[in-house]
Amino acid sequence: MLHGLSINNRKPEELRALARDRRELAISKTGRLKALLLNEAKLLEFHADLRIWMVSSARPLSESALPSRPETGLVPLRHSTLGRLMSRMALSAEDEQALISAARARTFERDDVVLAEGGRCDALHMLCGGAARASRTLEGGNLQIVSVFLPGDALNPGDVLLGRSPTTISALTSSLVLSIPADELRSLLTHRPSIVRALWRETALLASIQRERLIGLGRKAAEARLAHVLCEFAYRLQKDARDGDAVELPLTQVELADLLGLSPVHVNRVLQHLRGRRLVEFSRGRLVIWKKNDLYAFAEFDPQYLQTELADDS
Amino acid sequence: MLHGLSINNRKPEELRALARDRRELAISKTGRLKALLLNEAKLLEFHADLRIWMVSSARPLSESALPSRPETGLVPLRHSTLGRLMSRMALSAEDEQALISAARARTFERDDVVLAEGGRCDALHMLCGGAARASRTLEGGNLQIVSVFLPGDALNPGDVLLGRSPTTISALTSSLVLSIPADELRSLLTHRPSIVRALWRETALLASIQRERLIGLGRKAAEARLAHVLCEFAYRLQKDARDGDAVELPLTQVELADLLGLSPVHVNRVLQHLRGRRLVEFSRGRLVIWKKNDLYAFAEFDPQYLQTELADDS
DNA sequence: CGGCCGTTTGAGCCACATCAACCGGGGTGG
DNA sequence: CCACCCCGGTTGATGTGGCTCAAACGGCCG
Repeated sequence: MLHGLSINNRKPEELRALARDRRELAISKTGRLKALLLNEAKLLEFHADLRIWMVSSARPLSESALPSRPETGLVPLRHSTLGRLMSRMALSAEDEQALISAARARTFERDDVVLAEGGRCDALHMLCGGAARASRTLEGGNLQIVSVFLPGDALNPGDVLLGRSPTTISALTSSLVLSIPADELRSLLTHRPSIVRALWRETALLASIQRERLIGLGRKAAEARLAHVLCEFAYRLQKDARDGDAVELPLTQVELADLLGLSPVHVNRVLQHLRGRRLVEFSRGRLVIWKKNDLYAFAEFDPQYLQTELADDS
Repeated sequence: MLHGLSINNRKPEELRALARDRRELAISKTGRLKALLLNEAKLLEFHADLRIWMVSSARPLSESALPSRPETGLVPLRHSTLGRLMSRMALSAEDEQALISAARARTFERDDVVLAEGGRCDALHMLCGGAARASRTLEGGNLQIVSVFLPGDALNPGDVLLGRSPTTISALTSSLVLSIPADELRSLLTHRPSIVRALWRETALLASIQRERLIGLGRKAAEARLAHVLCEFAYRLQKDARDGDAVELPLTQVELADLLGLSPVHVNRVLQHLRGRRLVEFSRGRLVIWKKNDLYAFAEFDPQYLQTELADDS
């Protein structure tokens, strides 16, 4: 796979060619391998897009910098993952460009460590493709997953400010991460207040998610706890999903257990029970919500806390 | 007590007089009532200080504004609670003054609600005296405490940005809260980048604390979980405490239970067990750590995550 | 075909919950 | 000043959700 093949010194065309190879290879394959190849293809294409974007937008800045983000123009990434990342941060075109230009892209394979526990945290990382987790290993060998990151999430918006990484951040699947080294980040932060705001908001959002999980861990039974995270993931992956829609969630039951503070065995049983009640279904990375409303009610899940833009009712 | 007596339209001298009354009254009293009266006296004096500070520093700004915060000069609050709050935020004298001038002070009695769950969150609140908690009540009637706030903490640095209050914030004891309304805050944030930074850092710090608690809830046994929060509180209240020092921690066993996701009965038993091992002692609001190192090790507590200034080793 | 990883199933056990009663101090009301 | 009462803490008995250990299963890949 991508192992060992360097991405950073290749031209966009090469990357696209590699991606095409992956896609062709995928046709003849089946199951997990196929998914893997397609995922890699996506990452490669994304990387190519990124290169093109960085080069093409390096020059014509002052003239294309409309006050609000333009839907047309040189930016070909509006609907790509990078686009989603950026639109969530709600930055001006200028700020976007400054941010992305300072970034270095890197791919990680499953279980690769992006940032080790206890080390100095000298770069801001953002996840563009794949999935990642932040976890802590206790003395007994127990593992607790603290956060699961999906494309568009910042991995350490708070830690980069405090300067230390309190958890290990590692990839759940092949992932693409944009990293901004500390010194470049520093200058971005001093000159671009809206980037500070955006990172502050990311920090607050991450904290919101952790808070909900905390409440679940403290006071909900296993079933509601599990149901809640499934709601959360479904919503984060696809806000407007209808009953019966499926989303890809690259987690095993063991990882769910480490996330929920349960044993894998129990996760399995609870999952079966939820399936039996025809509320949700989750197996080998495929999540289907059958009765969204019932599930939300059962899990006491209110997507409010995941909203990035504030709705302005009452 | 303070119930019903308006604080906001009194002169500093009056407030000081009231505080003196409280202290005198306290002498003849005993136990809890005494503590209560002393606490109120402190709050009143604090309030008086605040008034004086605001008036006296309203004018001579540009001349007294040294680049870094001056140890001398007009500021009489360096060692008061307000001083600690400010020094933690590490703002310049100008920013400090702008922040405090925009604030309105208010006192709350035990169980008074500062900010209700689900409501719009239209002010930034900072705790100057007393203690407070953020909690969520579930449908079953179960309560989970999400955060405990001590003097100097911001109560909702993240929520004020996201615009909604996801938890109920209420006072644990008579407390004094500085509040900055949203519109004043907005203008502070646009004109004073270091205030944004400070609030971002507060958000990150709060998230750190929640993360540690999350790890405990997920994967630690009741005993280590309890030991950990006791370490946390002792450290937050008095970083440099020696073995055997006592600190005041205004929590009941029931509240500890709601914080740790345990039953009150079990908290009691675990507390006894820890006391039996001569590690910690906690009763009626008085916390004593007997063997700091042993306790830290047992709880896997590393104060790193509470550090506000980054140590620059390695 | 064989091995591996993720899932499934079953049996027994333990940490912690629940229920219920009692204690003890200190503040309040008679 | 005494009696009561309320609240926070303490104790015991009993129940159970979720854990552990152990083994089998099934798809996927080599």
